[in-house]
Amino acid sequence: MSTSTQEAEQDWMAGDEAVASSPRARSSSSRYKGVVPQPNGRWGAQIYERHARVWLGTFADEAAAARAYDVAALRFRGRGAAVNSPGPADAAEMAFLAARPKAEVVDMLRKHTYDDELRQALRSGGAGGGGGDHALALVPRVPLFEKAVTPSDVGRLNRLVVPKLHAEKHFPPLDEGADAAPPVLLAFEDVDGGGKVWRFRYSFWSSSQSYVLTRGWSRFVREKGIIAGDTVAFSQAASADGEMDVKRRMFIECRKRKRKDGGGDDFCPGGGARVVRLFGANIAASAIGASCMC
DNA sequence: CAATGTGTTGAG
DNA sequence: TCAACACATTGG
Repeated sequence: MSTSTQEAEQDWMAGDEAVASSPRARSSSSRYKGVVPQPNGRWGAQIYERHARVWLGTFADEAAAARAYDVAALRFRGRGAAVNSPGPADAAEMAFLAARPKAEVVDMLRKHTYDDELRQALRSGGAGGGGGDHALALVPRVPLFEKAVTPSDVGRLNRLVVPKLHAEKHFPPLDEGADAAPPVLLAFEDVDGGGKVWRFRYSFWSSSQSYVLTRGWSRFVREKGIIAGDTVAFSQAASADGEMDVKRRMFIECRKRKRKDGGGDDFCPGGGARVVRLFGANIAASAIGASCMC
């Protein structure tokens, strides 16, 4: 629907009852929640969060603005949020929303690209028809921690140093004492890679007193083209309603830093950072903080 | 200049 | 929390 997008403002223009002179907009108030009239006859959408207004953009169609508000409300306040267009909660859409940062959702609304992105995600994840359809893009997840990879993380050491605090808080406990302790493996699925599974060995190096992801890491680095300065962000799967439990799947994303040029094998629409996502299992329980905008 | 989005206030 | 309203800021 958002395809045709803007430029439908002829409705109110066509009539001769035109606003004409007065800068005062039309019907002062909108019958929709979160919708506010704009001076030019269009409609703005906004939602409040923590005493602050979050602008959701302007729309030619009052109903479109209302829809934008609804989407934001669902993302910010969850399923039970009061919305303009009530109805049975769409699980898929809720998952789609939960899987994205609020800022991203807001951005999509402001750019009027939300519907397109939702459809695309739904399509790639739901309909496919072959084997294990993952719909990874729809898996709700909450952030755990991230790290900007250092030169050594992507160098010959073939390992990623996991910040101690985060490792101990979010990764399964390691038996440092046991000599012949069985290696701990963490399985991850690559969201961008169509659900490909990666496995990393997770261990503690007493020599450097650091937690590390070893076997499998270098391969990942190579195939993903990760370089120093990129950021790997870990997150954990959670149910759409925020409920969290033990042994939930875990994700990892790699935000690539802007490349100078040269190889040029990947493109960054909008000049931003592309994201490589993975998620895995075998993760011990951990409390997860509330999601945040940033 | 027109459109957008923030400052800000007052009501609920 | 929320919307009304003014107006500063953007953007073409």
